[in-house]
Amino acid sequence: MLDDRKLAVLRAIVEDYVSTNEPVGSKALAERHNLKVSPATVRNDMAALEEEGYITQPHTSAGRVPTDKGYRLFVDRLSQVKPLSAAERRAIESFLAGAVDLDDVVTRTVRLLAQLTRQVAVVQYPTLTRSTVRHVELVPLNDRRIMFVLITNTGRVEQRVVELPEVVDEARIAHLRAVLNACLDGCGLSSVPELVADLPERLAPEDRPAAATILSVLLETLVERHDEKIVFAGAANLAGADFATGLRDVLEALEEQVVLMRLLGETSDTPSALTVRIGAENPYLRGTSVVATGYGSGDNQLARLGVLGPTRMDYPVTMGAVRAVARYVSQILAAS
Amino acid sequence: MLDDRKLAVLRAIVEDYVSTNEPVGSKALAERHNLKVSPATVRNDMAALEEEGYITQPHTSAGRVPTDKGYRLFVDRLSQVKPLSAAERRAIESFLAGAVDLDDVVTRTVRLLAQLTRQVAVVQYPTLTRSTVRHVELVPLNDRRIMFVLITNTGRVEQRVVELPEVVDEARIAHLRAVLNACLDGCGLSSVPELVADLPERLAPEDRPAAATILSVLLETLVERHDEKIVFAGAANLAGADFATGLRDVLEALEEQVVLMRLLGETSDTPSALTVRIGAENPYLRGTSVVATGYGSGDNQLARLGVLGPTRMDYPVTMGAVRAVARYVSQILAAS
DNA sequence: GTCTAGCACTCTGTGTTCCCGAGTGCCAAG
DNA sequence: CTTGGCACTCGGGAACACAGAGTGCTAGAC
Repeated sequence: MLDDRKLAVLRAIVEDYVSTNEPVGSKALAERHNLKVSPATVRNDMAALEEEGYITQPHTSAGRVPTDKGYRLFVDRLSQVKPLSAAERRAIESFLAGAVDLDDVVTRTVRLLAQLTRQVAVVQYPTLTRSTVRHVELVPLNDRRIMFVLITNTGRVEQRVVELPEVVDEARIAHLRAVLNACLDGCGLSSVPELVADLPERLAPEDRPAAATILSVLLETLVERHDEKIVFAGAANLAGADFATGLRDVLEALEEQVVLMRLLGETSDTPSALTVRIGAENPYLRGTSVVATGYGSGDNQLARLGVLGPTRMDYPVTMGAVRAVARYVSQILAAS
Repeated sequence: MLDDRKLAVLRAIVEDYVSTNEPVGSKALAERHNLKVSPATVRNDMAALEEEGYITQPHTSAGRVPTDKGYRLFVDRLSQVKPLSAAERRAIESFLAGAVDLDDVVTRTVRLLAQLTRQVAVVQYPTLTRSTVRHVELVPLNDRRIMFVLITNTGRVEQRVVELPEVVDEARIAHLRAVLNACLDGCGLSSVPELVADLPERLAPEDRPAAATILSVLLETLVERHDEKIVFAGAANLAGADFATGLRDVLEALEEQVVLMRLLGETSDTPSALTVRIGAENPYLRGTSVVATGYGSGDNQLARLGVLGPTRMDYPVTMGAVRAVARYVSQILAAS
């Protein structure tokens, strides 16, 4: 049905349309890419491609434009991920290496990705549940309140102010801290609920009310903060592009954590793979494309990052940038 | 020069233009606001106002539009800050009261403000230097690295991974922690540099290299993080409005901490006052207006917050919302 | 059978013209 | 000082024509 030349024509159409943002006609196509055939032949192929739904024309007697289905075929079979230049790789490396803490890593990553791709970059904070407890700290604020701080091996710090049910002196807090750390140090966060289940029984009865409150806050922290935090950068890159769904919707989606989460969300069962969702394949924002991947070292996938842009984007370049940034940030996080 | 009726005309022009977004003509003006004079009279007044530079016409034979100078006069002399409704106040209160930590307070505040004003809201994190040290924590990661955590009375937590110049055992770290806390607990951050200046001398010689490294990181944290962190929300509200300077520039400014800082920056010497900067009065973004104020309890101003929008905004309502939110967030922070 | 050249056809986008109406400035009278 | 009257000015929309790009189709060439 689709011979090699027709595929070449589709590839050429996608490439031209992405770079010019104008419907591409048979004549220009036959000239610019040396297809060795005449415009008339190209027209026949185009008619076939349109028949199959890979391209469409905005109106009669205009050039052709790829459909979502056309981009899909292009991404799956007609393009190769384009690696970054050596200079770009060096720039990424040195920029990320300068980060001082987890917040900084994430901020730098998202900005870097936005700049490299000239799209909107989105980065999810490393997931709590897959990391392990490094330390639990209880800091007395006054005699009824303490600050509860949880530090994970990924460098993430979670904090909560806890209102205690009764006055608790410093010694008891120190004791609680010691017990908690002894119990939790090095444990995976996902196993925390089981570990703390029988903890109260191992404490003196007078410690139990306070311990119960603290533990409930701890569990709450794990559940609520699960993987909610997502940041984006590069919104200015939206200004030029025109979206099927309207700029406003895109900006709104970017500020809705839940929507962003779903957009980044993994599809395949191999989280480290590069996923590309094109147009209507996305939930919510049907007029945009999302290129995303998991990051984190090997077996231990921490979270996801990617970029969001118009369906008319340079997929090979974007995919290369996303993949490269994910690798580097994984390295950085593994090292710290 | 400008009698009462001319001022009333200016006020009416601003109000009409803000609500309709169309140049306002003499006839409509005379009708809608009961000025008790004829359109011809209004025209004379308008000519005078234009002469003085308070209004202008986009082209001959169109209605009038306020200039920056006109908005300025309106804000200074012709309008009153519009208080929020009781329902709105209750909503603010309950929404902010649900916050669990400082991050959450800031996030909720900025979203709330964006929603209330239907503009872009900007909130600066509470300044470190004006708060006091609540606790310093050193968490061993391995024998050459520790995580340094600084907790302030405003609930802010700063963290850094510190690479030590030599292997340091837990006991020594515990000792350092105790000394640091004894020295710093309750001190204002601005006085920290002096306080730690002679600290090394009070330590055993073998502790000094590690202590020096940690202290340098502490000082660095104070300096670098000074008041850099700023967040915004409500970018979607930009989609409708049209900016003199172009949407792209505004979005770019929002992602530049430095620019944002300058835009929020205080002008008067009373930081708690509501400041309004209109159009060209702003640095960088000459086509926008910024309504901002400091927040924090009374004498202890922590940082600034505000909104950014087109010069054509409803100043009385916006100012009311900014002021109210600043008050409530100050309360919340003072209580915690 | 596949490719090519030629040709008639169909659109969009652009430029032109025209006209209506909102709004103005000015002037003379109340 | 205010008001009604009046001529004037432009912007913006409607109607129209037109050039140009691109297409589909058909008949002939390889």
